[in-house]
Amino acid sequence: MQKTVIDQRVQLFIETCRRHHLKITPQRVAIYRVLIQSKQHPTADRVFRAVKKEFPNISFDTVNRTLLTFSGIGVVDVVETFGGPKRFDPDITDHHHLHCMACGRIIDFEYEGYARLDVPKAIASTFKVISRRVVLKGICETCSPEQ
Amino acid sequence: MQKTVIDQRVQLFIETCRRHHLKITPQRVAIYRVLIQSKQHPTADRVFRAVKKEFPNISFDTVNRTLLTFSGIGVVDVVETFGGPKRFDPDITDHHHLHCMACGRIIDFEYEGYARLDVPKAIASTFKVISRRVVLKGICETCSPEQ
DNA sequence: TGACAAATAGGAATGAATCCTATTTAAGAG
DNA sequence: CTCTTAAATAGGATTCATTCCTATTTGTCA
Repeated sequence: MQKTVIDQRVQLFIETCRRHHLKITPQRVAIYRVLIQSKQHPTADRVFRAVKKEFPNISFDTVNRTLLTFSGIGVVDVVETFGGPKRFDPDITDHHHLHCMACGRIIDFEYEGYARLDVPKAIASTFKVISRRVVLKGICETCSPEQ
Repeated sequence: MQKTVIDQRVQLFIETCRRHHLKITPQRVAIYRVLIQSKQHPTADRVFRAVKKEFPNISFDTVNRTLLTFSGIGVVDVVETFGGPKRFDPDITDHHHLHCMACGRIIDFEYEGYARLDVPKAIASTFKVISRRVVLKGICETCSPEQ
């Protein structure tokens, strides 16, 4: 990711924090920077270990609590998993997920065909939909037997 | 659920176990019976507590291991969650899920409009798709503010 | 009916997430 | 710029979910 692009996103992030009356701490900024540069839907522990390089005595609790705070104000997403630790996604635009059942990798994709997954009327009237996503389970290329 | 329907499903389940060379133990049958009669995508602990009524000294490990064994042979599904304990689904036919972010309830639904979610070509060629599902996040009727 | 591999019970160990509390710090008021 | 205060942090303790370990039991097949 371009350095300027990162700085732009950080700037927007800071504004979002202000709007929600959250203090802009160096830890929060560092955690956010790590997040937007990670491609693998990291766990709290992965983010923790990455941020630790810059803040050697940051605590796991701070990282975890911060990630949950971020998801509360909508700057990151907790993604669907099939057990195991929570995983976070800094891409909050509409997209879909492939889950490799062998290696656990989650692969983002976008697809015109799913562009407007209409919600059945019977549901729309009783359930307030916040987000919609297609989740595909399968085996990724690197885990395929013939590989 | 009709008693005869349950017995039919148990019978099919037993056949599936045999096909996979799994022993038919009373514990496994009891766990399966609890599962197919539960509507709430139970956790291992919920299944454990229900089965305990019939088998007072079954161990949690047996229930949990058995549920994972069942998912391995495809008689139950581990469903997508957003953190927290694994949840199991005895309905292995194609369907979709609503997740209430307030109470954690997972609601099944079927919808003609999603009947054949085609997989983008670019993905179908590199990723072996096992299952596809639409996952809606939102707030259910009982948790809605005006309720 | 007997032999054996598979499965179980129960407790110990690990891993993830949350809680607790003393200390530090960002940010608004003056 | 300084003071005040509520919010945030570090670090350890605790809780909850899951898996591991091992002696014992039990389906299954010959």
